[in-house]
Amino acid sequence: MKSRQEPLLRGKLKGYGYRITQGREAIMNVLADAKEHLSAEDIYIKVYASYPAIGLTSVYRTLEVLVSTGLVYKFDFGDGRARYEIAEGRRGEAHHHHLVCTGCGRVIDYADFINEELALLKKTEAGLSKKYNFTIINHLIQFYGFCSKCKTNKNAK
Amino acid sequence: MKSRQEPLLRGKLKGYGYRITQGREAIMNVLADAKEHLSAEDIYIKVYASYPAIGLTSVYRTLEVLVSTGLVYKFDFGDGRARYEIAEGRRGEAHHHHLVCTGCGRVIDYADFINEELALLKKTEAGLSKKYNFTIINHLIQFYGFCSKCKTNKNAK
DNA sequence: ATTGTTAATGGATGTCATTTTCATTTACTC
DNA sequence: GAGTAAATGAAAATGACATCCATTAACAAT
Ligand SMILES: [Mn+2]
Ligand SMILES: [Mn+2]
Ligand SMILES: [Zn+2]
Ligand SMILES: [Zn+2]
Repeated sequence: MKSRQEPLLRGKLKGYGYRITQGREAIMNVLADAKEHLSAEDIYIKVYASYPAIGLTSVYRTLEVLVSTGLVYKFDFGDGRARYEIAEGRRGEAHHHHLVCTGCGRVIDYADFINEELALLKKTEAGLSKKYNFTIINHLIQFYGFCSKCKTNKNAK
Repeated sequence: MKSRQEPLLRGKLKGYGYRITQGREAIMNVLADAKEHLSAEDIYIKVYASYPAIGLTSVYRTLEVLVSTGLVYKFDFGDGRARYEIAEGRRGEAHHHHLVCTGCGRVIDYADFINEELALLKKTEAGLSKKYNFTIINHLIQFYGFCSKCKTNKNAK
């Protein structure tokens, strides 16, 4: 299965002067199809299945390129390794933020209240840009706490 | 100079069943007086000056305790090491969020719009708690972009 | 299609923040 | 003051990620 936004990614990368390599295409496809928040090694393993010439080093380098061009987001959910997620979601999924369980590490995507959040962020960005002469490129919102499972285990203990 | 919130910290730690040790006190004092966002090694160096028996391992362990009890916040600003900040600010400083420059790594504290942000966060938290059965303990908001210096350098280039 | 240029690559190796291990010490209880 | 379990420091291990460098592949110009 070929992912639909591949041409978008290719076009954007070319626009930045980057070459389209087999490894980069494979990585982009894995990210486009991913349902979870993948680590560099996760991506390496998935790409390796269909393109065993891939090297972990190139995965890191490609991810850096994709993040720097804004095609991919990089997150720290506190488990000691970076996690990656395609920016323009598969099948036009909406922008979302995250709930992070500090008990088990589970990460929940949410898009509830996202419009209010984005409206406030926009307003805040405008104010902060002016006051601090700071150009805002993007934002990060995460909530930390305990998921249903960990909440229960806690009470049980 | 002894910091004012020291007794608060001591009381809270004891409440969690932790012992008050010389190292922990020294670390708490450094954090209480800090004006920047310190790394574990930064803290180690500062503590070492007045308490050379301290070990870096204990700094890490104490920070873990302080973070888990909510006395200290742990941040990832993207420079490859964790940064720490006392939760109840020196001299009752207000809760704040961060602007992170991806050019030079500078981190700016801001409290502008914080009330609107916190109001929305509270509302969002209520909705998310119910929908996902998730107990929210705290939140993270950061803006990424270019500070005034890096903006200029970029144009110059 | 062939060639030339240079970005991109993979594997080996290095780095460095953080964790683990373990014998010793210290904070707190009685 | 003695008992005990938590806390500690130093050394060693871990692991994510970066760097190095000789080789390869993408792409543009023939
Ligand atoms: Mn997500
Ligand atoms: Mn701060
Ligand atoms: Zn959980
Ligand atoms: Zn900057």
